[in-house]
Amino acid sequence: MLRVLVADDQDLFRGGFSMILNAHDDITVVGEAAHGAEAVAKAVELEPDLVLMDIRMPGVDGVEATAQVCRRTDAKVLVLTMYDVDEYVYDALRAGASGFLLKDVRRDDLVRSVHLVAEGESLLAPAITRRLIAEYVGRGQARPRLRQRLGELTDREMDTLRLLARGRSNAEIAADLVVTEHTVKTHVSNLLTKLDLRDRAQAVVFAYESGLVVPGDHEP
Amino acid sequence: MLRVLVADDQDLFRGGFSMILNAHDDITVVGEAAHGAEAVAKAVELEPDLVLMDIRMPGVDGVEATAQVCRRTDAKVLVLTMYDVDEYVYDALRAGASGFLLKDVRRDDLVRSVHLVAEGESLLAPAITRRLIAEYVGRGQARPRLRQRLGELTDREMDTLRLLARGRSNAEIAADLVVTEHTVKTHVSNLLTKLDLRDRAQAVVFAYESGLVVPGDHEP
DNA sequence: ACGGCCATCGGCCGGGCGGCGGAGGCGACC
DNA sequence: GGTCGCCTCCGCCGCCCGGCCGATGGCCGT
Repeated sequence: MLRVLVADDQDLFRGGFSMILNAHDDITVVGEAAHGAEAVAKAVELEPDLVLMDIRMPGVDGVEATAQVCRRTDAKVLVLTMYDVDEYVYDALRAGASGFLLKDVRRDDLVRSVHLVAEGESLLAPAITRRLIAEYVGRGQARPRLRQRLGELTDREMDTLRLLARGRSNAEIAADLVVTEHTVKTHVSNLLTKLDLRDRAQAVVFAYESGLVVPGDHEP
Repeated sequence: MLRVLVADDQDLFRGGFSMILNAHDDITVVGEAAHGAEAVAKAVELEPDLVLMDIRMPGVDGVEATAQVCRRTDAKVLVLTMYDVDEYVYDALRAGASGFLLKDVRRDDLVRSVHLVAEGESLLAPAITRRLIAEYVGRGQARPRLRQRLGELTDREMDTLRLLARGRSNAEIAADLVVTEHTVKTHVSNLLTKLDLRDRAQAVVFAYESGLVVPGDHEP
């Protein structure tokens, strides 16, 4: 028997979801919550298999509540939202949500989704999947064109760009490369010209967009 | 009427999918292909709205065929596979596939998926979604600490940082925000202090590392 | 041997950038 | 009503940055 907790600040939705789910023999709605804090508290208390979580709630919002639930219980979290896509989606996924559905989901889809998520699968509304895929493959599209331009740079200019892309000053780069600051300035100037950039800030942007440096490989 | 091309090297599947799809009034299977090369040729010739593509085929495989179809036609590609998850999935997505389903998909799911993909949505089998999310979330580990510091910024400082992170100069930012360049300099100065950064180049680095901006959402 | 590319250095200079002090208006909160 | 934070704007100043002209030596290919 699947034990489910429903968290939504709107009574209408809360009741609707509960009824839909309770109509199935293998699902039991063990509790309801009207805001994030209550959702976390009841999740800890009732230990449901799954929490159906609205993303927009007063006080502690769905994202924070999702993070709390994932950290403090074994429950899966299936997030619901009215609006098709906003940044909360990605925050919720990072917080540990296993699924993301729009509230216009069909009843049988909702039920099937609950089963799937409870079994450990993940699932996203199609519109959200599209975004996620776009972002995922996006990393391999604009790159080649930019990466190609990187080929025009000499070895030393590449070294300079790599350090520049980590926020180092000319003096620091000079120290790292064991050359004069003037030499660094020459390299910087040349690479800016070759890549058709205006200043070092744009060079940093280029470094990230081209994939030369990747968010995360930035050690202190 | 949705025009569909079915590409699968196994006659049994090809016929089965065609029958299932043809059973619906608004779907027509306009052709079948037994291998990648034939799939591409028929896609170009028949101009279907959607190609149902098996990933494993002799000769030109589904990934290469997907890339060709996406480049040479306007057809969407919905990829099918027997095995739950392998690296082909990601290659297919990069090649331009709009969806990815396992062959154990239920009939009504298949039909609904065909409709969704034809309408421009994307969709993945739950098991694949889980992997994709896991990979996506994996990139966001060191982030929370940095993202937290973003909270210290005021709205205006955030606006400034976003523009700054795209390589804009103070004057350009001022024009975008409709304020004086001096005001922009104030915001820049304040956000540098709050985030403990030295110059705008480091601010760009911070913007990428914190996830405020993501490589790829950078339109020309 | 010659020209070309690269890396390294020098000097000069204009301008964008960033820090500092100050100030007025505005809404929120106590 | 007072205080505080935010946004907005002003002036000044030091400095890093980036462009420009030039020079040296080393390594390549023809």
